[in-house]
Amino acid sequence: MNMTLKDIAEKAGVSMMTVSNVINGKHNRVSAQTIEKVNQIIKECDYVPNLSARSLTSKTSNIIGIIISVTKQENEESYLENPYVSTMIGAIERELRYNGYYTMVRSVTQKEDLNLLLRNWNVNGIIFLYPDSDNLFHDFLSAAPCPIAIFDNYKNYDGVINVCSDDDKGLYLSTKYAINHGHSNIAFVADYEGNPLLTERLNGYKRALEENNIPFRPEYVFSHSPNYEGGIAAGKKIASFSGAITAVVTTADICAAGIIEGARLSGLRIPIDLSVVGYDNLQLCQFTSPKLTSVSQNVRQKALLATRLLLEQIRTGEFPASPHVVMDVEIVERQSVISLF
Amino acid sequence: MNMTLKDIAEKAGVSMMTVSNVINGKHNRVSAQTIEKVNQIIKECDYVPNLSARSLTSKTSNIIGIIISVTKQENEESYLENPYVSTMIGAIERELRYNGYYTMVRSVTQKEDLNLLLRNWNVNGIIFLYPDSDNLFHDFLSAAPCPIAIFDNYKNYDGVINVCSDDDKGLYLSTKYAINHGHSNIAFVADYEGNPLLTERLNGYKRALEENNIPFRPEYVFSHSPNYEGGIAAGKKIASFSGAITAVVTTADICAAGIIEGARLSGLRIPIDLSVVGYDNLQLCQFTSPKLTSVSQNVRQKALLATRLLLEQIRTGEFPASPHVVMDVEIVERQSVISLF
DNA sequence: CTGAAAGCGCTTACAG
DNA sequence: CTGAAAGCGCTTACAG
Repeated sequence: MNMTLKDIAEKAGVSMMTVSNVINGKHNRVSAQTIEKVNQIIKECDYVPNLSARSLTSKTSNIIGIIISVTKQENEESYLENPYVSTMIGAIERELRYNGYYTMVRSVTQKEDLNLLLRNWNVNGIIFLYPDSDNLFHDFLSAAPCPIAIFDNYKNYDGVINVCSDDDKGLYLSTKYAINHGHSNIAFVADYEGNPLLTERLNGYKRALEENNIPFRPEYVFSHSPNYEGGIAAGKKIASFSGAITAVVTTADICAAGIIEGARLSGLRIPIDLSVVGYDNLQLCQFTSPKLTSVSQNVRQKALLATRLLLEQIRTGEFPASPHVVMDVEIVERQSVISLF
Repeated sequence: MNMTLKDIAEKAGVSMMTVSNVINGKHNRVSAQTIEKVNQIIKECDYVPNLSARSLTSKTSNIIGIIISVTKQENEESYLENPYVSTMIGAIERELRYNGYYTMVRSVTQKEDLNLLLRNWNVNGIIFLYPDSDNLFHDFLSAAPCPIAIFDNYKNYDGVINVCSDDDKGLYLSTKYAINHGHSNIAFVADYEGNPLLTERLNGYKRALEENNIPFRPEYVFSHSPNYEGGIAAGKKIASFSGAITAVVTTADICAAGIIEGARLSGLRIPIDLSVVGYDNLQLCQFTSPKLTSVSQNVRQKALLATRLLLEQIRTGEFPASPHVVMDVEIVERQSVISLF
């Protein structure tokens, strides 16, 4: 059977209090000699504290919840077969573990579930994996019943840590990259309406055009979902412009892969007839042919930063001074853009 | 402040015991009338049980640990940027949640960590995400201190649930597929030595050859790691056989993608000069050109089955009658194999 | 069907 | 620097 504090205290000939103080590093309350003795017995007995008991009495659990919000309409499956998710979870778990926290992962379909989890386990903080969560969890985020971190949110709720990417710059960079390679008839693909993040990216696209005195043409904006199917549809439409469009910028690598496919099905050669730029710099950029030039938003760094801000808030009890961070992005050059010069 | 059992009991004018029985569904011990009254008060007060307290007294937590073993030599990062991981975690978490369990994710580098987690939280069961874990956790698995599920393990530890794929059949299918398209000079790529899983796949390859009276040639086995870099190296070597080899079967899609790259760099046209078959049927199969024909092992189904067996063991307290399951595999046809007829 | 008592393994708050 | 007491919010085991 597992040993308890009491057992250790008896073996060491001290009170439970003293053992507790040793374990919790309150070394100013215990003599060096006692510390050593107690620690030795702990090691000998392979004592492990019962965290449920600790949690019960201290009203804190050192558990952080990673919340994956799943609206029921969505295809839960494709939602998760996603390197973004595992990279995020991996980076967050690692940082939490280094800091003595535990990671509870939970998908949530209703806001009630969230409160329940929170109070069930005295969860110390919550990290939302998907920006979409804010529609479902608007109330929750507005109230912020515990430290919360979220990504890519454009509402900047008070009291909620928010780590974003510079989405405007992302599309600015990819559009500029195409322009610098001699393109001026550049399409943009994404159903940005009602989506602040995609709208921000559209703005970056427009900004790059404007800066280079290229008129913005609404007919070059293709409002398809930034996924594979949307990309295929967009690729076909772009091909139907019979050469007028020479480059296309996107908001997702998978969408870019779809565009390549759709354009090819319509007889275009990539990149000779059409240059394509992705977004996210996923591993798949290496597997397409031509290899996909893409915008990289350092996912691991985003996860790390959000986690650190959250832990800081938990430790200090104070909301971070800079809770809204915008991470830089960069373009990763491969072979999907051809120079027209 | 959160309500407690005691508060609810007072409001309802009953004892804590009765409230507890209502909550835990021991309805044979409470009158229907009392149940209704108590349930209503619980709802009114938005009462949520404190699971730390429950865990402390019942010596069980309803927490299941998903263990991602990370040996220090490995590149922890690439290890996780993997759709396999997120698909597994997603499927497992969902099933656990449906059954009232909580999912704790933890990466582990030393076996001590495991025991600690187990005892710290009274974890009910453990699911190992990676088969590699068995080297690191041999002792742990041999002793099985709690219900454990693992994947693709060839040792079949007593008392450990083990869900595998039919690896022999996987390579048998892909090799046969190539044979049926007129190929007889077929290479196999994987550093199978010392790896039971890959050896099993090699056996499937041999079996298909034998069955079709094609001699097995050791020089057609290329012992490279089944990753992108290994694939590139193998692709180059295969190309150096100047046309003698017309097809290659692999044990990973990423490796197949590398082979395509390496062979192309050496001047081969895919699939005209070299047909390629992948393994895992990842999403990337759609993104390569030609699209990759691959062997599919239903990952989600594997995760689900393992989880269900584990929960069964936890509930009944008895080790499942069929703890070692071998899942079927199938070939998914795309465009990376050309017919020689 | 209902409940009073004891206890799970810790920490908090206090006294010395 | 050390410890005795009380209590966290539940469930177990028992009595009625």
